[in-house]
Amino acid sequence: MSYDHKGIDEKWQKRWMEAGVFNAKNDSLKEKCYLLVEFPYPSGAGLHVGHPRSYTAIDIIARKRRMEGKNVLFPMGWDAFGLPAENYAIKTGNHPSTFTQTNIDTFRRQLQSMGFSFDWSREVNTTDPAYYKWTQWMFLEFFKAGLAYKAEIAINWCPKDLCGLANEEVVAGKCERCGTPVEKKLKSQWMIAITKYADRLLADLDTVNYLPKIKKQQEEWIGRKEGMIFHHQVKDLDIVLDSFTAYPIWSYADTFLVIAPEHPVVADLVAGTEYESVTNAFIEEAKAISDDARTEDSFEKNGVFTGRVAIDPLTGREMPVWIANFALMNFGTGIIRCSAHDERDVEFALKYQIPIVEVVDRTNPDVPVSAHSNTGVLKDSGPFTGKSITPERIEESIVWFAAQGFGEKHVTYRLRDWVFSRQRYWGEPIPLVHCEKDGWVAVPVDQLPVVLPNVENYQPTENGESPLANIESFVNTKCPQCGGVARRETDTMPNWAGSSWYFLRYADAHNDKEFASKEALKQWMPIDIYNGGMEHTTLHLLYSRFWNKFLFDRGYVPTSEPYARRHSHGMINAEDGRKMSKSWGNVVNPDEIVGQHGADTLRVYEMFMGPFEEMVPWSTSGVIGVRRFLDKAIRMVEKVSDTEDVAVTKALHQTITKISSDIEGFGFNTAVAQLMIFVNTVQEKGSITKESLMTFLRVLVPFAPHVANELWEKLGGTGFVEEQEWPVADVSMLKNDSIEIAVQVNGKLRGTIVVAVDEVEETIVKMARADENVAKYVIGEPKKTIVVKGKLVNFVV
RNA sequence: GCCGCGGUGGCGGAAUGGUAUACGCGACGGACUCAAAAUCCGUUUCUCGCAAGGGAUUGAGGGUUCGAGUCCCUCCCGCGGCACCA
Repeated sequence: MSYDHKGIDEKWQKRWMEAGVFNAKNDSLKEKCYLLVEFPYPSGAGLHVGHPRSYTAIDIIARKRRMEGKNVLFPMGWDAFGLPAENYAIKTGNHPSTFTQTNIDTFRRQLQSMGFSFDWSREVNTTDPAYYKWTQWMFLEFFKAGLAYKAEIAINWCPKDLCGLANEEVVAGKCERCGTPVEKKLKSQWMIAITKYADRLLADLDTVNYLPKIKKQQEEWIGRKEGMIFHHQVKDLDIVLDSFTAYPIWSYADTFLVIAPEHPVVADLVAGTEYESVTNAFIEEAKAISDDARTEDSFEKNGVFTGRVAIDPLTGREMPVWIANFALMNFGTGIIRCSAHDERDVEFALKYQIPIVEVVDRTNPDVPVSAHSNTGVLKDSGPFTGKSITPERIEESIVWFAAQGFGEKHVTYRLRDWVFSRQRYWGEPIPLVHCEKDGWVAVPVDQLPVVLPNVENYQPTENGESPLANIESFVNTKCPQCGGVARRETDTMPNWAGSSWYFLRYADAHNDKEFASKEALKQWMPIDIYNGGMEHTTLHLLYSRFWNKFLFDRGYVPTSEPYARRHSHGMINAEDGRKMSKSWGNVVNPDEIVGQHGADTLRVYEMFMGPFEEMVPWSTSGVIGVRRFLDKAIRMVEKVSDTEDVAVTKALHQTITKISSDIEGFGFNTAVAQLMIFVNTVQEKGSITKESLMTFLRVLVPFAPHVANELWEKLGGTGFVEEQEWPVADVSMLKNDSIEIAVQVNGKLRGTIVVAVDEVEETIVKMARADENVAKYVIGEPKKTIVVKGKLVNFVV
């Protein structure tokens, strides 16, 4: 017999909504708990089965917390700016906002059909002018603080479509639409100086509870590296070249300098010399190489001599200055001191017959010692000759070199400043105006939001400007400062803008005076648990931490870190093990599962399918198993009786214990297994008391809220199960009178005995030896007897 | 190349150094049924054995331990991150 999932789902969803049971209270005296899942991009394809995985998990925690007496904020919204809506607009001529609104309605309906306990009264939408007004306001804060600046940055450019491309539109170096190889085109863009926060973003990771792999990825992405800058006077020219090295103690081996082709100093080095034309040709060639090609194994290191030498401050050596394609402009200073102790440098030196010097003797006669090992004893190294390389000595060398005026300690980062301009329509307009007299001027706050105007044509313009550049009525404006002729910025913000602060808006979603009141923020921040995909670890997570830190510095938010704890879920793949994709035809639609089996089946199945953090394949037959479990659970109502087997009572308290701890440890799959064990026990024993069953419903409700409430009502419960207290296990019920003990001989299981729980060791050993099968193996006195209380006896013979 | 995580039945997966394979799927046998579905009961790591019981088994090989899926070493495979990064 199968329960009417459709009727039950709708009934309880309607009642929850009407009662507003999941709405957070800003004026509650209860302890707050702010739980957050990443808000989705409302794509045209509708919800993916991956979405409910993390939503269910955090929903389970939210429901448990409410039952534990917390004032829980668990909100939902839409990260709705983005390329697909714009492309749809280009294709159909419809406005992206109508498409987006349709998608949002679909997503909302889908999420509501799964019974998540979101507080829908705080729904946010990044494309709503009432929302992006504040995104623009925050950008102006960055601008006013001097953290937003203009820089010439290369964009992806399709020479056939005459259009700038987002990174995701570049597939294997080619334009996604027409297959033309993508070029780089320099464009003046707004940048935000996230690198100014690099050290704090790194250091403050120690103050938050993130999964270790998340912390590690952020650390690697920030890529802090300590080292030293050396100054090199170029011979015959009034130019000083600054090189960066992370291995300063090895510097006595350095014999030549290498400069990145894009480095502006190159032109000055070769100007008017016989090397100029060769150098320029080399630079042109190097620029044409895509980043993809650079990282291929077959990439050949080559370079040209500039005809210049620079003086090594350490040794006074004349170091030939080369330009080489392996030097990167955006790491360190763009200039490298090269030596025999770097595999890549040696390869280059041998190719161009540049002399090399070693300062640490080889252990392998064929290969110089690598500087990366940072071990060995130095020779020919000035004051460090004869000394071994240790972390202390490295530090000492930096101090000494600096004291001599050779250079200074320097820290470099992998992290780059944030390119904040997009030449796109469907994003927040950057609220700046360019005045011929005053330069870039902020749009006054009382004129925000700068609303996206309606356009006819969503294509980027032929010179790579945003579609907004074609709208004269938008572009032409007056300078807010001098009233003179001015033009609006036509670039829009990246997707990451609106999502960098949405969690703050939830605290006070309808405020039209501020992005959120200080009191509301103080009440809710920081977020207790934030769950999201690993793919957002380096961009969204880092951007939003930075954004929050900036607002914190400006006094607008109460905590330096927005997320006290960050957790992550694994992806759901298709049954065939591949990624779900339209082109593979292996996509599972969550609506179908809800339609066929009900919301609770989808929820419980997604929790049961495997460890929450790991990638798992979808299994249609696994779904059926969960549905069978829920049918069995509902049928327990027929087994209600005045008495129950003690095994049922015990199982109940074990279940309470296990579910409570599993939810806290994100062990949702084993929690579901325990729910199943309980239901199986009741089935086996044939009866359960009403009281026990109603207690069980309180631990079932986070997982299967519709089924739990339906049963609750059938048993005469009032209100919602969610309004009950979270049960506490009776520890005395967890104890058994007797226990089974394993008996091993030489570590091999030979039998089991059942003994009283408080039986003395001597008797247990005696009983173990008396076991018929054990006796066969234990002849005479055992050499040693190991007794593990309550577990086993092991005889060593 | 460096770093991190993982490899357990036919499948998804459980196991604070202490009875490996919980829970689910699938499969097989049975009950109910005119029949099927649903449901219920039973079996199900492999292997030898009528049975009692034995042997093997957590990617491969070593080690520590009374005892290792779990700890250590070497290697193989998969996933993820970083990477001509000075």
